[in-house]
Amino acid sequence: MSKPCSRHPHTHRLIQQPLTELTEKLRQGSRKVTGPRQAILDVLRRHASPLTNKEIHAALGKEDCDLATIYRNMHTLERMGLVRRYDFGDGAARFELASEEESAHHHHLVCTRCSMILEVDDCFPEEFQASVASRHGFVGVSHRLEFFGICPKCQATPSATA
Amino acid sequence: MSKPCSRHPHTHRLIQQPLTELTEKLRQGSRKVTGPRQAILDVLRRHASPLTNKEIHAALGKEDCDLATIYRNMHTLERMGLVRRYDFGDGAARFELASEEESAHHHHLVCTRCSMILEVDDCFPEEFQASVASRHGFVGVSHRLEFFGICPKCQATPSATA
DNA sequence: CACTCAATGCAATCGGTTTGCAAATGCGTT
DNA sequence: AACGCATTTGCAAACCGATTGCATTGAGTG
Repeated sequence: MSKPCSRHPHTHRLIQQPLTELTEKLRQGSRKVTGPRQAILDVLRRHASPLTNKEIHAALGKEDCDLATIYRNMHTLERMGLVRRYDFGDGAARFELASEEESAHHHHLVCTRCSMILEVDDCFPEEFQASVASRHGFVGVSHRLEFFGICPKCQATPSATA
Repeated sequence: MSKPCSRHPHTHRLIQQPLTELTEKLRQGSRKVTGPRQAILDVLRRHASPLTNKEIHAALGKEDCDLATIYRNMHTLERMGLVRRYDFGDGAARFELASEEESAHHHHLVCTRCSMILEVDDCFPEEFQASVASRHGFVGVSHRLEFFGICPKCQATPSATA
C-alpha cells in the first residue's frame, strides 16, 4: 500500500509496531513509559482521524485512565512531538499521532454535518506563508488551515430543510 | 449613504459615524436598535484588531451592558452579517466589524508573544480550496486560515529564549 | 398611549480544560 | 531484589469561555 517504511520494512500497519520509538522518545525526555501513555498512543495509532480527549478517554474504556491524565498527557506528548494538536473550532482539541512517516503537518476537510474528517494531502503553498511573514517582518511563522463543507454522503441525505 | 449622522439624543459618547446602515440592517431583520448594540458596534468600529467578548465588555465599561448580552448580540450580529467571527485557537472568539468596505473575509498574522494581530491582505488561492473540495466531493466549502509567528518588536525584545 | 415581543440583567449552568494534593508507580541506584 | 525519589495518576475542585432560564425592561407599532 503505502510505500514501505525504510525503518520498519516489515510492518504495513502501525498497530503492531513496537513501542520502541515511543519508549525511546519518552525516555529521552526523562519521561516514564506508563500504562496510560502507551494506551493513549495505541488508541491514536489505530484511528485515522484526530480524536478529542474525550474520545480517547472513551476508546480507552473509562476505567483505564482518568480524563485529567489524558489532558496532561496530551500536552506532554505534544511537547515531545509524538502527537499533533488540531483545532477545528468546535471547542475541543483533537490529536493525531505524529509518526515520522506522515510527519509533516497537514490540513483537514471537515463535514459540518456529520463531522467526518478527511485529511487533505494537498500541500499548502509555502511561498504564500513566506511572503506574508517577510512582508510583516515576522519570524518563526506557522499557520493553521482547515476546510469545512458538506461531504458527499450528507449531500445525499435529505436531512436538514435548507 | 455615509453622511454625518444625526446624532441620537442619548447615545453614549463618540459615535460620529452614522448608524444608518447598521440601523437599517437591524431593522430589516426585525431587530431592535438598542443601546448595547450600538455601543458594541461602536467599539468595534474604533478598533482595528478583532476583539473578544470580554474585551468588548471592558471597552464598554463594565456597567454599560452585561457580558451575557454581548455574547448574545455577537451571535445576532454575526448572523446578520454585521460582524465576522474569528478564532485564533486561544479559546476565545474574536470579532471584527464586517462593513462592506473592508472586503470579504481575510486572514490574520498573530504574534504568539504579545498577541498583536495584523490583517493579512494577501488573498488565499481559491483554486486550492476549489480543488480540495471537488477532489473529495464536498460542497459549500469554506476555510479558516491564520498565521502565527513573532512580530518584529518581540524579536528585538530579549525575553526568555531557548 | 397602550401593547407586544424582542432584548437585557442576573444567576445558574455547561463543556472543555486545568490544577492542588495525596497516593501510586516507574526506573535508576544501591 | 529492594530502595528512594521524582514523575504520574486519580479525584475533586477550580477555571474559563460560553450558554440559558426567567423575570423585567424597553423598542417599535397600531
